[in-house]
Amino acid sequence: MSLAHAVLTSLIEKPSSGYELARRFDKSIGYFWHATHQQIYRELARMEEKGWIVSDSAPDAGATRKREYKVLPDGRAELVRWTSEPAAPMDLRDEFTVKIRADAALNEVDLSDELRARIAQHTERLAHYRAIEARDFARGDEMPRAKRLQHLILKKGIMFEEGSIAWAREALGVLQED
Amino acid sequence: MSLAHAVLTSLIEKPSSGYELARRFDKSIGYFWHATHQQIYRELARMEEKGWIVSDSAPDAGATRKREYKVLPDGRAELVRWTSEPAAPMDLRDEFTVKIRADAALNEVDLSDELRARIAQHTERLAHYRAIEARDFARGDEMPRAKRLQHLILKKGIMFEEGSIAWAREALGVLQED
DNA sequence: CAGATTTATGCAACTGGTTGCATAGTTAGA
DNA sequence: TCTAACTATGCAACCAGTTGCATAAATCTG
Repeated sequence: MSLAHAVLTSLIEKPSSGYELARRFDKSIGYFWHATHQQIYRELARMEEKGWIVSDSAPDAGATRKREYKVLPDGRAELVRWTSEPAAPMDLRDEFTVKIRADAALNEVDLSDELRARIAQHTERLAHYRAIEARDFARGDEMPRAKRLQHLILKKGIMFEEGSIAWAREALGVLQED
Repeated sequence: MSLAHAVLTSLIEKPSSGYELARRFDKSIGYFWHATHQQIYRELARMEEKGWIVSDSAPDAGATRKREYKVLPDGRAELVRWTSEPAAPMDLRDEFTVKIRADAALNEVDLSDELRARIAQHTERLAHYRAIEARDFARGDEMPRAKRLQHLILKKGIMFEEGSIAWAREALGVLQED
């Protein structure tokens, strides 16, 4: 499992409340590791119990229950440990691929509309990534290490979307050969 | 959920026992939708209860408990229904990407060994896919629809591995800029 | 032919992920 | 000023996926 470690990473970058974390997961990290607010609150409670993080009423809490979590040395040590240990190979669980195979076995459905919808989806996400790239990583190579690594992550997303679009176009062609 | 539908697809292709299904999931379909034997037996029991499939002592059971499952009309109808309904966008849950981000935040681990290991892994899997392609999809375009769709699935795997290798090489370069 | 491996099925317990709902204060707009 | 939307946290129940174990026949191997 690694939701805990994704949350730790996010908290090291910036101490936050559960709600803020959930929103950040919907944006940046969430493209590569999705999580609902429920999962995040549960994980925060567990990590606090283990002594990896502490919480306190947030500085801007006012009369609300807002809490701010920050990483303790034990949490940082755990993140170093986890990062240094080999990761499981990424499994690509793809429902649509199962559908193509079902289509091959059934021969009575038409997936071309869905393929077109997916091309549109991937194109939109690709444009979004490219916009972030243009805004945050415009300059040549004069970037600190942390920023270069973040750029790498973005490039992974870009390559994935480009690959998905290329494949979907080819698939559309094959479906229309009839 | 779609494990049930992946199993249905596999059973339409060929009526089988749970064990045979589990082995097939370890090979072909399993690259895109992994499942343990436990999940498969449980899913078979559920689907039989719903009337999507029936089982009988397998023809080659002998004195063993081996059962053979086959798809009923209701099961086929359900698979058609599911295939025609839009699929959730593929979420790419990648532990390694989380680690790169952790590295950016921590700045005290070295991921280059793991990157090299992953390049080797992807290269091996790519070679495996290419071997299947050379064996089963060698001829030009004279293939029936079902076979063309299966080739498409294989190509998706090939593109994914190629993309992963290209990205990992670039990442290695970035890590070594220090 | 004894012992190891493979084929074959399944129970039980646990962990991770999802969904629906409840609560409560804050802010923006009709 | 009332109300709708947003910020913020959390419980409870459920479903999916994983792990460890148990069982039992068939087949291979020394």
